[in-house]
Amino acid sequence: MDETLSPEPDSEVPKELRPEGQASKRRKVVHEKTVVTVKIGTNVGKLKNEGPPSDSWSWRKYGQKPIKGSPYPRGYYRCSTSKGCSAKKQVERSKTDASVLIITYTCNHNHPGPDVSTTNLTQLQPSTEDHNLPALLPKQEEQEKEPEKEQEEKQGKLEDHPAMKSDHEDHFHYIQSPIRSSQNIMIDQEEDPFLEKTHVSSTLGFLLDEEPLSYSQLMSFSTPKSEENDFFDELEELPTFSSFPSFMRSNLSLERIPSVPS
DNA sequence: CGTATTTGACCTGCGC
DNA sequence: GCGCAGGTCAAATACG
Repeated sequence: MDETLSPEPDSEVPKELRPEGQASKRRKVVHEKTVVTVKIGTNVGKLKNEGPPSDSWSWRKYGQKPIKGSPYPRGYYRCSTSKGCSAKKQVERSKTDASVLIITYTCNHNHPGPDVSTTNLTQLQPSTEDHNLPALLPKQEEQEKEPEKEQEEKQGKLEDHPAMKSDHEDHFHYIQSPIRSSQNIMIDQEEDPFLEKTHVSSTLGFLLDEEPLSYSQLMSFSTPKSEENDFFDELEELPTFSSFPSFMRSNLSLERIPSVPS
């Protein structure tokens, strides 16, 4: 993919280390940039999961900025799972399609996922390379690893998910969030717009897997708390939250990824 | 009380 | 060289 990370150790040098630099980042070339396009239902957009739901790591918002060409602001998040982790991500909505979330991941996590059980093993395995190896973007890794499997499982889960309860969770240990299921996630590992296009066209129908997002998280939908929620709140007004399960179901049905049991 | 989020200001990089 | 846009920090505020 890109060897962007070769020359500038910039990411390694947080401004914290810089004496005066307040904002000194290469705006242009970031090392490992992974663009994840998440397609969400318009209603789902209201859910708090649309944006930063794609990882088991905790993200702390450190900024938000309106983007020139886009009516939607972009949120800046930093990994708060680990103190020294320089992983960052930007969450914004597609100007052209409000139902599409564009999540840009920058830098890798230099620590294993917070939740082993929820996180894919792939993530835990690479213990030594995470700090420097760029290709370790969780999402794409897992995706490439077992697309079919995921789809299969997902399918099954999707089918019952709406109705399923903790029972299933028990069985699956880690479940795919219904929301995720209702989204089309496209991962791009480069800043290359062309690549993105290509990838998008492929539209991997499966979700990011490391998202352990379980009911507790889903439940948070109704919780008017997360910034994301807020963030999207202004973006889109979702009238009915109370019917979360219901609408969610509908969403699944409507947006259910075209993950066909190949 | 501690942690996360919000918001404004500041700085850097890029384009013209 | 100037202006614009993007990205990050830091202080204040809100919430758990």
